Amino acid sequence: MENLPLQFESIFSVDCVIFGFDEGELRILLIERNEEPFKGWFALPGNLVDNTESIESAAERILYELTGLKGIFMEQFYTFGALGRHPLGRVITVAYYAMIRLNGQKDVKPVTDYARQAVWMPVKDMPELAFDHSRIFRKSFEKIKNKISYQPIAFELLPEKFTLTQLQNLYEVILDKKLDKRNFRKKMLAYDILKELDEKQKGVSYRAAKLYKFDKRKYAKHFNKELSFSKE
Amino acid sequence: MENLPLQFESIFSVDCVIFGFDEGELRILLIERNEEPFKGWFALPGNLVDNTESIESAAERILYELTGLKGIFMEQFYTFGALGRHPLGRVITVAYYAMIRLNGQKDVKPVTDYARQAVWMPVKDMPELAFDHSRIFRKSFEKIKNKISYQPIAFELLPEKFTLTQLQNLYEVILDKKLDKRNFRKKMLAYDILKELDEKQKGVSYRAAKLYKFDKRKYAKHFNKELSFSKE
DNA sequence: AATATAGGGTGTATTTTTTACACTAAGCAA
DNA sequence: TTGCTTAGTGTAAAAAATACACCCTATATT
Repeated sequence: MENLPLQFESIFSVDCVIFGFDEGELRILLIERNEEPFKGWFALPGNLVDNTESIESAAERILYELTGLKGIFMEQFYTFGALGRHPLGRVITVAYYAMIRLNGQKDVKPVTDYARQAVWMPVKDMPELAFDHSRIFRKSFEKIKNKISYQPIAFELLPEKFTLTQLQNLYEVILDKKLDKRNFRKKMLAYDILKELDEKQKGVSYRAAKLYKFDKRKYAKHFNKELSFSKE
Repeated sequence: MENLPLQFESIFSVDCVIFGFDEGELRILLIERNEEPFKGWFALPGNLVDNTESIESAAERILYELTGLKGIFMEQFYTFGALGRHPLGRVITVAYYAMIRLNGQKDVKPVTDYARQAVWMPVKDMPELAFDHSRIFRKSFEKIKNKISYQPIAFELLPEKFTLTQLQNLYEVILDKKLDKRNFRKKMLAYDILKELDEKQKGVSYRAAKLYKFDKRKYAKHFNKELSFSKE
């Protein structure tokens, strides 16, 4: 790439929107920045991409460095490159999202000191974020909201074994509306991507619900693709 | 952006997939490259983005330079950044698509000599393209195929006044399957986004069909958005 | 004038999908 | 035993999607 006029050299980065679901709340993974600009602000995990790595692997690396999470498959959803989006100049960012299983608590902590801490922030308590990250988050949220209504992708967020009521709660939180119990169950079961287990919920002080598992094989059959997630 | 280690400086570009529809054929706009690498090959109109312009305006500028087309609204659909995709090194490309009206003929010709010519290539005759552009094209095509099945966006491709049969042909070409005439008409009219005109087709040697117009106001009402297209 | 040709235009019955809606059952706790 | 809380279930109605075939009309041809 010798001889290229300077004005064609740009900086680019990835940002990751990682969704989790815990205690009935949808959360996303934020870091608290430890560097200027926006030192002390919350931001999406993101950083510059090295030009010797693919964008996907950069996304994985950066997510790991900032939060300790490894091996998460992320899906690209949009690229942001407005001129004013970064105070230091033109930075283009490729944004990814993922949904991950967050049994009880998945602890997250930065392995570099670029971030002071990483937190699972409830979506409903989201503060204003650094750079244009609030906007990136909103766009990712629209995306999953839209996607979930025609493709059952939300299992990634639940524990491996879950009840239909838990699943419905998750849908209700994402779509931000009440759903009819009977219709919801009918439809989910009709997708034929759940495996009913011989096991019940434990530790509840009322009638225990049946547990289900998401069945990847059936999913692939019906939706004609792998779940997690096709590489570029 | 001073002091930044060199490995974070990247080159990036935009590529445009422009769909047209003419003589019953779906076409896309290609250029014949006049520079190495891939000199003499067909490619999507695309070029490097200057770091003083937004991605959208770069896309507009580049499309104009290579094809003479101006003021086309394009929608971003994916960003490609695999390591091996450009022989000279890492280039990240943000890909856009648009559908445009191609009455009879819209002539296209490069205004720079970076391209030797621009052509409307029938999709069914597509040659292997430069770089990974064949792949980019395939991805764009999946995208519009998918989108058209839940949102009537194809009007952009037709002349201002069109018959329902023309519209149906277009759908059949994009979806690559036959549709039932009565059901198609019923459904299109039920969308309530067409305005029936007091006018008929001319110059045909059989019973002339009624002409329709796409009605942006009604579209916006039903789909709750503008047609052409939201800015980043 | 008569006829041929080619696409224009229309309705109905059937199936499938979506929606609306309310009670009994089971398990635990007091 | 009773009370509480969530689990689990079916049906009727409406809406949407599908399958399917014939007559109409404008022009061209003889």
